[in-house]
Amino acid sequence: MPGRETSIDTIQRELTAFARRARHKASQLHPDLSLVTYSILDLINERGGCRAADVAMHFMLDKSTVSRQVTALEKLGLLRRETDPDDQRGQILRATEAGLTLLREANEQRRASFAARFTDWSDQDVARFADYLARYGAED
Amino acid sequence: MPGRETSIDTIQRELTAFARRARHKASQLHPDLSLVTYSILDLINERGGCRAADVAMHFMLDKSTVSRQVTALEKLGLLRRETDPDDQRGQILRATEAGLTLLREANEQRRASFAARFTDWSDQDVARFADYLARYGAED
DNA sequence: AAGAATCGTTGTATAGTGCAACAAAATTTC
DNA sequence: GAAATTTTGTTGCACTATACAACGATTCTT
Repeated sequence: MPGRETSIDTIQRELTAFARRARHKASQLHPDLSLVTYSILDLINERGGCRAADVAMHFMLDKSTVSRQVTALEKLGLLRRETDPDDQRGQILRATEAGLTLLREANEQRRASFAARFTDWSDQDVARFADYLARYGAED
Repeated sequence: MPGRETSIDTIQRELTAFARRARHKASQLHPDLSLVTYSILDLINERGGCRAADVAMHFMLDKSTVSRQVTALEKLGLLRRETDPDDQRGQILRATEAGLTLLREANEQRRASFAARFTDWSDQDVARFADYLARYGAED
């Protein structure tokens, strides 16, 4: 077994390499939905509607960035904004039907693309890898 | 053990979440070296010198992008280019002393930041996680 | 009621990226 | 061996993503 330091270096390098490639892959996988817009749409869907401020917080993005992305998504008809009845400053973002459809398609493509990389992995190895990643991500 | 599909979804989600935050974290970790420039410098160091085309291939970047990043790194004095004696079209990129120093510092900060997340992981789990990531990355 | 905080928009600037056109060198083809 | 093709890198151009700052509207705190 390699040393702990070496292993941590490997983890660091591999995760960074993945991050570097992620944008490119996302654009290939669903050209009409960038990594950012996909992630935003996915988040508001998962949350069942949320505010721009929540999105900004979650992705560590400036509110102006989110504002522009949301405007773009709205123009594409993928989400709509409703003024929050409890706080007229804010808006509740919700995916439209078209947004949900696109999101489902994108998720399907992503899943297929990921699955293809694991064809020669055993079920056990896939499960363990997922566990480790989840454990890692949970510490965020 | 969860189903294979579920595990793959987890892997997909966790890796994507990491990618979304990576740029921001990198800029916080070492403000003088972006995720891209850091990655490029790290790669040419690890390879003991390589060509711009290798960098582009490895990170799936356009050669023009790499060309500009390399120019920037050279202006900062972090790497130098040597014409490849065996092929005068190409250049061999090598980190300078200043580049190596900066890289060491950045790596130290990154390692510390990463290591902090593994304090409650056993050596064996860290090693296995590293193995899985390396195996995943190798299929690129 | 006054001041402070929050939410979102817009103006401005910058970095990162891809594509296309190009130049130089090497390789292949005839 | 000359011509065509491929490889390697640069530059011009366009566009996206991003942050920061200033702002207006609203809500919260005293």
